[in-house]
Amino acid sequence: MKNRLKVLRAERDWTQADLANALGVSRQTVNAIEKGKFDPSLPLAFKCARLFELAIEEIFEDENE
Amino acid sequence: MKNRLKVLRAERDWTQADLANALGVSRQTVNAIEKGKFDPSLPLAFKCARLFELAIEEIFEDENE
DNA sequence: CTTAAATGTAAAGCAAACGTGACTTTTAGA
DNA sequence: TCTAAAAGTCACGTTTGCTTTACATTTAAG
Repeated sequence: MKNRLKVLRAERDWTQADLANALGVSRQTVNAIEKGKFDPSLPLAFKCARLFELAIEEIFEDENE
Repeated sequence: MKNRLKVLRAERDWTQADLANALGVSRQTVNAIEKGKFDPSLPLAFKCARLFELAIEEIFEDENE
């Protein structure tokens, strides 16, 4: 599962801690998701979508076809 | 997390087992998600979206604002 | 170069997402 | 009504999302 969180963060000049705080998760969780260590839960994906005002599919990309 | 899986299934005359098989999960998992016992993972939500050719937001609805 | 902020990483633990197996209840057709 | 398929549920086990704490590394500004 790839994602554009790092870019979306950069566009807003946000740190991982800033994003984590806005999402209500830990900084390590944001870091792990950005690094592809694991996928976010669906509720967390929805939070990202609302925060960035984008569709989930515009932020996360499933590796499968 | 509400979802329209039961309706989407009914439109296609699919059983829970049919859907489970198409998604690559167990029948109990489909049942539990339909009954709101827990949320699907993001990868599973993507599989649903691809299967029904809909956006994730058109299938699942976050309870939060 | 120094220093602090930002990022990366790791271990231990908990909760939630799934699996399997078995069983009960509901639905629907003959 | 009888029966079989579908749906619902429970117990138990495994995996993964996420937390906390702690520390190492990178980045950037002075």
